[in-house]
Amino acid sequence: MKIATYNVNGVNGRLPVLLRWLGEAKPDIICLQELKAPQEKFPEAEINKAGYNAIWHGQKQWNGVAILSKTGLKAEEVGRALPGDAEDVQSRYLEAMVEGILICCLYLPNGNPAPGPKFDYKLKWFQRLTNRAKALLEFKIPVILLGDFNVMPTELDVYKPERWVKDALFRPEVREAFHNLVAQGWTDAIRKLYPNEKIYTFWDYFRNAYGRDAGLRIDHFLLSPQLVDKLKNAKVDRHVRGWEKTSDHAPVWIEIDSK
DNA sequence: ATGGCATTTAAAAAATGA
Repeated sequence: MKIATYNVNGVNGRLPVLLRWLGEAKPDIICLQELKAPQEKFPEAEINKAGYNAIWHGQKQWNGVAILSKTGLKAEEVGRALPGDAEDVQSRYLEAMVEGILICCLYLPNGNPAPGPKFDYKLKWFQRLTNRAKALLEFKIPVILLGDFNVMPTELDVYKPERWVKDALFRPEVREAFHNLVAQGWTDAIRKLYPNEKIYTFWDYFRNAYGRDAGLRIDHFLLSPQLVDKLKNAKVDRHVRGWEKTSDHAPVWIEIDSK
């Protein structure tokens, strides 16, 4: 079972890139973030034609998340709101049970500028995610928290750590929040397989960041204990970042032994 | 240090991203 996450940065603007990558990578399950499309503008017909069913939670102009699964797989939505704040209207979280695995697709707030209200919102959102994650672990079922966490967990995950220490993606509070979440009993799948390698999932559009490999690792897979021994492979499809009209993120995937 | 680019909505320019 190949499971991917991809911040597309506009699902309609990137549709050719998304379809091309789906055809090439053929993942079974894909979490998308930053649809930048209202609910009714999601390109469901094209996605279906490519061989996938979709559950999505759109929002006008910003945010938006989706879970795609290959036609024929059993997929059921579990929820589309992160508990803990009834006032929160941003579409950043979606849960679906797919073939016995609880897939939690998330788009954690960016948080810049920090400090400020956006950074406060990020930390609050992170705490709500942490609360939800704790409840999910108690079910003792296979769960994956995956998506754009907007956090570089360690210095190994940033091309120039000293440049980023005051940024909302790398401030100590945010790294600590990520660490606290993982410490509940989650496994960072990429780091489990590649503990010491420089691996990035995002490159800025500016200053030829991709060409210089000035990247960040901010898209993550956190596995519940039931899945850790089934993790077989993981990879960033970084060549996709070099395509025309591409997202600033690259797709990332893992393989889970489904038996 | 700053600004660099790309998306959206909506019809020019602003907000957002990381």
